[in-house]
Amino acid sequence: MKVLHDDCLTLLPTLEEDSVQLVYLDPPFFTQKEHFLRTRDNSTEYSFKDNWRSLEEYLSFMQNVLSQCKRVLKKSGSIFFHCDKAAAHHLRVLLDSVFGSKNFQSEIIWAYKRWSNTKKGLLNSHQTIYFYSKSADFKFNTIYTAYSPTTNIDQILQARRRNGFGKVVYHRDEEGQVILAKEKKGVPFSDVWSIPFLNPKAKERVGYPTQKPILLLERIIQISTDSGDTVLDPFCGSGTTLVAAKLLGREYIGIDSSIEAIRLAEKRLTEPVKTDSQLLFTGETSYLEKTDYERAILKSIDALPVERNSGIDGFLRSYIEGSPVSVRIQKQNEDLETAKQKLLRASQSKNCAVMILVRTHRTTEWLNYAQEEPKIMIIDSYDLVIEEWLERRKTIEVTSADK
Amino acid sequence: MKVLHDDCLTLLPTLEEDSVQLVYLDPPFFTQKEHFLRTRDNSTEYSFKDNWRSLEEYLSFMQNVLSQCKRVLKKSGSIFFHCDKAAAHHLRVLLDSVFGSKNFQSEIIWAYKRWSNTKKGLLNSHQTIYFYSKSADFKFNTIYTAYSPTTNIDQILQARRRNGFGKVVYHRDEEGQVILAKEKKGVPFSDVWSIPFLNPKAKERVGYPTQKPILLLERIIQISTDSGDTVLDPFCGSGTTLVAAKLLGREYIGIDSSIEAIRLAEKRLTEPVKTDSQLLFTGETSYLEKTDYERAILKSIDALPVERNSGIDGFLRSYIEGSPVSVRIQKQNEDLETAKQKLLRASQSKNCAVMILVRTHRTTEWLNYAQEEPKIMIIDSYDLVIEEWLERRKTIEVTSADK
DNA sequence: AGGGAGCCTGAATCCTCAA
DNA sequence: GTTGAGGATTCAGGCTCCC
Repeated sequence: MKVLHDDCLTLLPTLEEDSVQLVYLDPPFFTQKEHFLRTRDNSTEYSFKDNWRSLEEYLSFMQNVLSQCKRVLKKSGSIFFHCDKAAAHHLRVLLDSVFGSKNFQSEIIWAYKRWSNTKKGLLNSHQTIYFYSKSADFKFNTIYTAYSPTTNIDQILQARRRNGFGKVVYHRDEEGQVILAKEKKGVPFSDVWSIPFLNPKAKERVGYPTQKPILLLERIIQISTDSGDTVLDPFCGSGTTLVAAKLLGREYIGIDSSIEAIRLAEKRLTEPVKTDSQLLFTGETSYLEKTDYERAILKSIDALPVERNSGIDGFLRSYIEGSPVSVRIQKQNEDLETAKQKLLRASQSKNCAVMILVRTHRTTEWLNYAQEEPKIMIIDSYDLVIEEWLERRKTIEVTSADK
Repeated sequence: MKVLHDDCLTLLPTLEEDSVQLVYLDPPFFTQKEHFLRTRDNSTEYSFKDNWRSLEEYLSFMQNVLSQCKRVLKKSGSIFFHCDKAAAHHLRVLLDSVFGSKNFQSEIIWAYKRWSNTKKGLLNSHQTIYFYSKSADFKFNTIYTAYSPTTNIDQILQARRRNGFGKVVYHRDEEGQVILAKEKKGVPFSDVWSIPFLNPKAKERVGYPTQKPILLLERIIQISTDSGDTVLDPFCGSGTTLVAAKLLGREYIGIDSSIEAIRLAEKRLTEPVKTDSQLLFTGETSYLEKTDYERAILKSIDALPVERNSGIDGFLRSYIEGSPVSVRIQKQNEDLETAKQKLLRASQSKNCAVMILVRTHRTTEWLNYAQEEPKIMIIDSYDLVIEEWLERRKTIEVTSADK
């Protein structure tokens, strides 16, 4: 339970051999720049340098760190090495050479959505964590997750076997009764982790650059240690790893070369703050407010769906007359006038020159809104057109039959 | 447009320099087997040196391949290298040395869900594709996706600027009116792609275990080439890349050292109709058959897409008057009469009481087919309705301005 | 030409105001 | 007071532009 201030190459050799269950490393990524960030109240600026004379210098430094990490690790211990695209491949070559390629366990992909930028090409939205063990006999706690909603309950509960043709079928006894499968715990964790990026507005943020979400560290600690085990973070920064370790009842050792970081980590440890991600808590689907039907209509007019707005369902991708075009789909149990008013009100502040209202059923057939309100275009949904055509056809048939 | 049979190191030098826009590499399995055998028996019997030597051989072979790929690539061209995770880091080091690390564009993560196994540790559920360009001036078509559901529309639509204190605020004019941002088309694609593995049924039909999902290749081809460009796959296997290229209107060159693979690829290419409908007629994987636009229209009228029928694009899920309803969407460069004839002919044997023809552009406005042919319902596409509404609006404005 | 300052972007939060 | 809809804010990365 200590937070130590010095270069980790100085301090690591002072730690006892075979004493640590988990090493988590979040070193500089070889971005070749200095990272700054201010606290929300603007009082303090934290920074760290990630400038190196060459890749060789960087790798040689990391090699020394890794050798020390291996020394202090218990035989059943593991190392999780956090890196990004800048040097991930070189670092994995290094890890292979220090820990042995046979001790490679996983390439964990931390995938997240984040605000975009103007990069040509694909938006970067993942970082890599290499998971190596010290030996084949490493500690690992399998965590099970819920089955995906598309898995049906029979698949989970019923035993299966191959029938005469080699096809897998549900197992039943002679009387046709279902045979239950062995107890199942869920789906084991995969190596692709979708964890929200620590949002700029999150209270969990302490103003230290490159801060990682506590949730990410909790997961690493849970799969590789038991309570009472020791966790080491040689580049602890603001101390996220230590906070996670403390919350989970693990011992911890943190090292950082910046005294500001150490002070911040110590402060966080006395009063740890973990905010629950609203998104993670409620799930992304809770933000989705449209039916499949509405989405299909939006897609077929190449409109972008928009959530969190009760008046507007989407926007056309292209502007008309220099301004955006809002789209609303008439809801069930909503008459056209109401739909129109909602669309108008919501679009008011958006400077729309034209609005599109998709009529899905006919409640006020006699009105001709297109004339009345020249900014609103009313389109009949395909369904409505088909329905009315069929009705008209029936009438015609009846009429001709009458003759 | 050729499929060549020989070792790619023999054939690549015969290809013209600066002639190819995209190289997709999915290297052969035999080297992987070697690698897997070593990791599977998990013994330390194999000395590091032995393994290193075979790895070196492999890398030296790949280095030659990559040099040739670079030679045949146009200056604006790109290479997508699909890696086996066991050697991904070594291959990226190689790619760095051949193409230059400054031409590294993305590490694409292909993430998928998979049935769990009993492996200790995390479930592998991703593969890596490295994306390098030949120069800084590479071709790239950005694909835009929907905004996150947590995003509110103000930040998309409103322009922002810095106020006196350097803080970013929404831009407003003197009267406090919102100032619009430039037109936005959505969020650019990220480097983490969730694409399901091939549907097991489809897999069964082709019998090619290493086959990649067609959607994956389609996406790669779309972001890095335009129609008419040439795609090269030096390890083409069953030819999925070539089929995708052909159906997207790209030229293609495929190479494989296995004569069985070449024969299969050639067969798929000469009769893509049959083979691919077999491959793809298993529900959601029908990505190549229809344009997104057509699929969206079919979905919004709740119609099931039909693959590879030159007259019919889909059927309504529900029958009308006891018989199926065929749907056709008027193609670009096709006049309504032609569309109608094709639909009629294709529907003849299907006993349709009603047919739906979606008009997407107006070539023969004066005709009223609904009267003439009571079995065919003609629906104007949303796009067409919008377009004509805007034109009418313009006319009205001009007229009122005249007054 | 090269380096640094500043701009643009949107995810997910916080905050405000109205009902 | 309570709720919640929707407006406002922050951050980092890659770009462009300017000196």
